[in-house]
Amino acid sequence: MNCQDRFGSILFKAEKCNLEEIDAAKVCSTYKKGEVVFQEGTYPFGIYCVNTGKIKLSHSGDDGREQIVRLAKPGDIIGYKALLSAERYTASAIALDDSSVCFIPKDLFMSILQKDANLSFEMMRIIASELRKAETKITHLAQKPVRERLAETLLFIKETYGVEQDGTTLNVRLSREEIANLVGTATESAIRLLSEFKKDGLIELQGKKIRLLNQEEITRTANLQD
Amino acid sequence: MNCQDRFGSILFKAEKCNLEEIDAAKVCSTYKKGEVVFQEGTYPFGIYCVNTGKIKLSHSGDDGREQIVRLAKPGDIIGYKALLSAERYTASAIALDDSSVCFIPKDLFMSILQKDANLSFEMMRIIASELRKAETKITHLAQKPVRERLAETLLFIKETYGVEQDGTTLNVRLSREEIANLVGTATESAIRLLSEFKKDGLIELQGKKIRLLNQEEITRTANLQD
DNA sequence: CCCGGCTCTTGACTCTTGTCATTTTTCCCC
DNA sequence: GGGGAAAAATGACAAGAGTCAAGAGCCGGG
Repeated sequence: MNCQDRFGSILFKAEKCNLEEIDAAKVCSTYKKGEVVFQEGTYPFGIYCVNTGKIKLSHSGDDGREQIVRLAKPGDIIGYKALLSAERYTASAIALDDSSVCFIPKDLFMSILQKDANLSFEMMRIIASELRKAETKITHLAQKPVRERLAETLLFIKETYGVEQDGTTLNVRLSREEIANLVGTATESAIRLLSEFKKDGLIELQGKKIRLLNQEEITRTANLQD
Repeated sequence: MNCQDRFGSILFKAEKCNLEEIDAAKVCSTYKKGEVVFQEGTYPFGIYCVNTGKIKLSHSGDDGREQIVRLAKPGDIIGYKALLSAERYTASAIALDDSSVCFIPKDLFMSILQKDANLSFEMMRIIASELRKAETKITHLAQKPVRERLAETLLFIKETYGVEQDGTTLNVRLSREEIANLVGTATESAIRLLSEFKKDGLIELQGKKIRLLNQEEITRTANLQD
């Protein structure tokens, strides 16, 4: 699966001529696990599209603690908010795995967006759906206890990155700190609750591997109803 | 200032012909304080644009507590997320004051959006900026204590609805519960902290009137740095 | 004008969650 | 393979924040 294949599930919505333009101008690079694709506080020069691998997007809070606001997977576009608002990045993008990411220069992307109603329309839908999710997250952060949010986060990770062949092991390695930063809690709290989940037979832990043993019960613990 | 004047600061970006079409199809209605413009869980038939007045958008959480995710003012568009994703509303819109709101039918709006790159582009920018704010809110909810969030919320309300002629009284009447739902905390906590702020000379309280006496200090309390 | 039902306020208490400190484990890199 | 640093786990403690309960104040409707 090469760069072109994967590039921009969304961007395929672009008109024919634009697609070729994009193809010509894009640059694909690879990032090793832990490498920074773009850094909070800097100005954007274009947008990125995840080709292969996994990217986390995180805000760093005042005290240096980070909050992961999004997990990106192949086909996802990242870095569009800063570009669209012509401001600095408010989040950093960091590879969770070795990843391949394509870059499209700002000018090209913006000019196409302004011409191509189809593409703008699709982008709009995507962003609207992100906003929807963000608002739900706000509500849950404000109202749900950490335990429920952790369970929800485990399900979210599964939704996003899927599982390995065994059908239960989450297909991504996250540190406890990263999990905590997804949930929005202290690392120790995340660790403690993971241990509880394990004790209760909901999950199995082997290092950074997490197996969801009893998804029913995890769902119940997450207490979702919207 | 009539409906037409105010209608859709954004929609003015629409092409000329579309503007007339919109003008012809739109319907303006008034809502008394407390009345519902649209209800979480129902399907959208179009979008709304706030003409005059103030509208709150709130998710209701599992336990019935509500989380206010947005405050809309004249010129703002509401109800677009559900429309764009063709799903039910995830939030309810309720008038905080007597308000006038215009409605544009779904089909018209969607067809214009798909044809008019300019409009899609503008919508996209707006939604992207909302998303930006939402993500910052997520980080703050996860990392900041209630005291700081309350201070931040007071400043946010001022930003959104401004102040009265005296230059210090917030130009909106919110119940303590609504303030709490904006901050993401219990009503009692919000009340207690407001009392503290008052004791510390940051604000003055007279019923639902809130005067920001010492904005410097409120900003410091909010502890903003992004 | 007064009653009844709100919202607001305050106090007391509980408990979830965060912080700090320490130990144990893991995992690189030499 | 071993040493060392980072990550994970666990315990003890503190404190922020939520809940419950009771009283005060305010407001609209009869």
